[in-house]
Amino acid sequence: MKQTKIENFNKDLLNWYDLNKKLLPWRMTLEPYKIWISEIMSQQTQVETVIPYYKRFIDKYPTLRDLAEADDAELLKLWEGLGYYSRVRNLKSGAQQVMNEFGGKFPTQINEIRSIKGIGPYSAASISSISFNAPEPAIDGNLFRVTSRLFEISDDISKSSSRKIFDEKLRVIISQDRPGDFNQALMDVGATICHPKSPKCDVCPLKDYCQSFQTGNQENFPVKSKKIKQKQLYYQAFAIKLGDKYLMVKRPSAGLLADMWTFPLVEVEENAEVTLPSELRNQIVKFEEIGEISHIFSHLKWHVRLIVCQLEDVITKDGLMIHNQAWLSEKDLKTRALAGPQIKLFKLLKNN
DNA sequence: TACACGTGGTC
DNA sequence: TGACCAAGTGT
Repeated sequence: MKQTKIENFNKDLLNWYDLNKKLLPWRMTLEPYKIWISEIMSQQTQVETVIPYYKRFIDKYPTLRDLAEADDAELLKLWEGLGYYSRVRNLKSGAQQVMNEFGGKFPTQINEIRSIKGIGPYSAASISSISFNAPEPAIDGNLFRVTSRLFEISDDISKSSSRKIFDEKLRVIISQDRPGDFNQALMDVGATICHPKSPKCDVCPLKDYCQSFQTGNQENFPVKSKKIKQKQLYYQAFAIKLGDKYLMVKRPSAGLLADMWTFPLVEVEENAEVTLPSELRNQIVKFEEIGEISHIFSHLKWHVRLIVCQLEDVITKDGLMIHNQAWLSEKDLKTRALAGPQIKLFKLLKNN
């Protein structure tokens, strides 16, 4: 684009943004700490979902120091239901990193910001542009889509090598005066107008600049190859109650649903006979299968059959203690993060 | 580079 | 119902 066209592009884009921007709680501030939290929460997550989590998070941890000193279990509980739980783990370790390496002051240079755990190229650029006015394109899914349509870029956005192509194109046109608003404006255009399917080109502020609109090829962009099928996994879950407490298991501290609580789970073949956990086999006098839930992850699908067990009358809790297990009442569970499938299992149990 | 990593919404 | 998508990053 010629220089005058670039100026007009920014004028049209930013005028549109000033009139149509989404009012979001993190758009009331430029504090890097708060922008950081909002960016991490927003990764692969719809804005409407994020809003209540963001408010609770800032209420509970108003400063970076509060986050650096946060209790792990409380943090995870606050994140419960948002998904991608390593994000909150990285957030805390990132906060500690800022305390240690940057004297508690959020770094201002993009390469320093990029070095913080959990901050990748997108988030680093977004924070730099919003909080520090750096002309860095923050390329998320929206910008990939909008930019690919603007310039008819056919590089596969699933490949990490394609980012450079988009970055170079955007670097030329990004507003030098309002780079943060430029990024957010393109995101809003992507989210509200330039949809993946049936984009609303008639009301788009960028239609005069959009190559794919002129050729009618909007829906052919972006080019995206990746699609993986979910693997099917089968489990049996055991509801074992003693008084008002359930036997619960804390998952390992790495991997899927790390540190979250579930009923004891046994992975089985599809349609397998009920297989009581070996540690409990002697104490269980009766069991009954009451139903099944399924839960879809990005890369897996769990099929979980729920089996309600009766213990021997004389059993003591101590007799059943195993590593990383605990007897927890409903009240105890209010302070523990529950895995997604576990929420469904409780509902199934209650409805039975 | 390819895959692990959650959840909820849409068509 | 299933496939795809939503403000991606770590390994």
